Amino acid sequence: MSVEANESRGPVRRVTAAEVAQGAGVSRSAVSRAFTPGSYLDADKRTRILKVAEQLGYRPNRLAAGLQGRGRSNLVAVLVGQLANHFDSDFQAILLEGLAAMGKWPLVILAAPEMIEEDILGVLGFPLDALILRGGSVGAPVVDYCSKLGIPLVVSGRVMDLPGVDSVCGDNIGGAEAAVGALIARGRRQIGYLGGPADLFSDAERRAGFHSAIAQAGLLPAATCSADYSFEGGYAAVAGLLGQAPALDGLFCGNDAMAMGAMAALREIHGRAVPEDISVVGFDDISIACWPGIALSTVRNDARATVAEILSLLASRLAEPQRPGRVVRIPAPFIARNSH
Amino acid sequence: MSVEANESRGPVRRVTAAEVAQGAGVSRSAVSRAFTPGSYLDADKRTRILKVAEQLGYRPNRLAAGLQGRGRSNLVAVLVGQLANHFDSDFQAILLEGLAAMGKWPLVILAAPEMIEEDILGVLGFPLDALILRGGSVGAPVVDYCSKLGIPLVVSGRVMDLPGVDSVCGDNIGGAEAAVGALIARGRRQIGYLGGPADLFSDAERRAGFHSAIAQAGLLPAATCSADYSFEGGYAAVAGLLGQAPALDGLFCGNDAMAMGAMAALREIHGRAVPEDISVVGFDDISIACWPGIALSTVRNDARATVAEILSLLASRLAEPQRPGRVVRIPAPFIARNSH
DNA sequence: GGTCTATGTGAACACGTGTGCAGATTTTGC
DNA sequence: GCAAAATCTGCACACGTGTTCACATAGACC
Repeated sequence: MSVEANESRGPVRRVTAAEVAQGAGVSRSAVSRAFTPGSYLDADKRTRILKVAEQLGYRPNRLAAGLQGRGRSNLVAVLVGQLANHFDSDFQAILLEGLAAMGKWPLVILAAPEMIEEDILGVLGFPLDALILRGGSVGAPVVDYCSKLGIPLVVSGRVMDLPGVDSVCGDNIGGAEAAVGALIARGRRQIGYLGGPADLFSDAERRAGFHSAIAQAGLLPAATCSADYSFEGGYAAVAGLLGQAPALDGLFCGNDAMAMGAMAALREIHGRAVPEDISVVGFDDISIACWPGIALSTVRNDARATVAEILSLLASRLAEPQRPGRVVRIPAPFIARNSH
Repeated sequence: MSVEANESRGPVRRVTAAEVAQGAGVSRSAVSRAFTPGSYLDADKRTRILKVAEQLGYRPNRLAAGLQGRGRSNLVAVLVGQLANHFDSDFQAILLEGLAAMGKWPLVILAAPEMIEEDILGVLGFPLDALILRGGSVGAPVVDYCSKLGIPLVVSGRVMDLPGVDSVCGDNIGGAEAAVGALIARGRRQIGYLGGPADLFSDAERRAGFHSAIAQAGLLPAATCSADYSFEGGYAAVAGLLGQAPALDGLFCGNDAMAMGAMAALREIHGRAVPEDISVVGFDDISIACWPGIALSTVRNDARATVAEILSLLASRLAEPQRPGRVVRIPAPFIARNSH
């Protein structure tokens, strides 16, 4: 039987509960009960069943079990952006850990730029416990289908103010204001903003926070530009910023990688000492930021707190599907190190 | 009906094919056919069905479909290590992309240190197309169950020479030899090795390559020690290495993060100029290695080539389940930058 | 016009599970 | 010892799909 199955084409057929039942001389129900905590089953019979199951290599088929009654699949789709973004890879690890602790299985979908909507909709064929949106961008059809399919949608890193959609987002504005405040407290007056891609939610809020803090202090922005949130983007952008404001003495960057690139360019190409001649501040507090030699002053985008909120919102949504959507903001404190 | 379902407790019930059939005035078979490419179905009827399906928010349930006949779930479990390891997060992105291109859905399991075997076995309840082992460690029960369940097992980053198991691994020995060769070609004669955790496969092979190249050149190892493959570990290990060999002039590190930590410590604490006083070489060629200001000489652990082999082996295994296990080695060339 | 091929159709089946239910047995409490 | 409660058991059902099969219809060819 087993030998025969292994020689066939297509998926190898798994051992079924019926085969275990035959081997142990019990009913198939008894096999099911042996794998269902809290079921009534004679202890000796249970031992016999588990032994045969292990010999035959039987495990209940989660697909079949998930189909039945009011069970949950426990599958959670997570749409992530480019993991080359260091904040996102740190974030994902914490999220995966949290989901595992909840007994959820994460289906991770990488939102590549060329990915079309139909590819994303494809995952909705699984009866997901939730869709967590961390990266990429989704349009109305995905939101609509989630609603119709009863799949909870939790958004991270931006706010999607729609009925039944939950969002968790760092306080970008407050964090940016704190960062610029620290530059001003250092006596910096020619302060620039090196931003991320202009179409991103995070950039819009961090840029707004920059402008608000500058205005609050009665200053004008010395220089602004956009790059792609990468080290290389930050490195290359410094020339343009210095062209706009040769006397630039403070730079707030929309994320840490760009801040590191900018620091490198300032030191290596433009002969500026950081922080003596010019202060540089980043955003996110990625794991590299605290490395000696980098010691970047930055704003903490608290991945742990964000994940905790996501999971809390998810649990709450599963318990109460009709609950109104919530928006949770995570404080984004300034972290002082040596770059400013 | 839909309103009623949305008010119930537990999972919200999805729209079924039967409901679409009723709404479109056709049989349930017709609905199934509308979603099965190549099936015979009248075009007008098909249009009507797809319209009703979209209105009701119907998508075929992948769990139910996967249960049926010889279909595949297309689920692939990927066991990953700590993503704080930058090579691993780069690698994962490439792997996810490749799996998506194959039409596979990745179930990503983070192999946390405290994870017990039963947690890993849990994922085998899904009728997986494959289990890809990238991180963590698994014992005999997982390998045994994969075999019995007919789940293909592909290992990456180490060699698991077992029947039916495929492995893809960089040429750690050859890469280490090339790195040490480059140090020797630079005239370095007091050469040390800063290794990773001693129980890891990668460390054992890189260490062996170090010793073999040193012996080949008629030298003795000047200093060796082990750290935890992190920047901080490398940073802290330098004192011990210099204690063993105060005249150390070349250092081969088991991975890039440790090499970066070592460089920082050499420059900041020990007053050594890199590469003028001492050459430092890493392993893996993570994305940060080429950043200006770091410019690390290293050995390329080719994630793209590795993923390509993994996917190729997987496709081959699915086509031919009884094929003998294969071991594929990926060349690991030396990448010369400015640290040596 | 008759035969063969292609297209179309719905009923019934199978996939592998957990559960409800009726009946049987054992245990507990008075 | 009796009644009630707890435990145990297998049968049959439902879950939501894709496929097979027998039958029906339309089109092409001689």
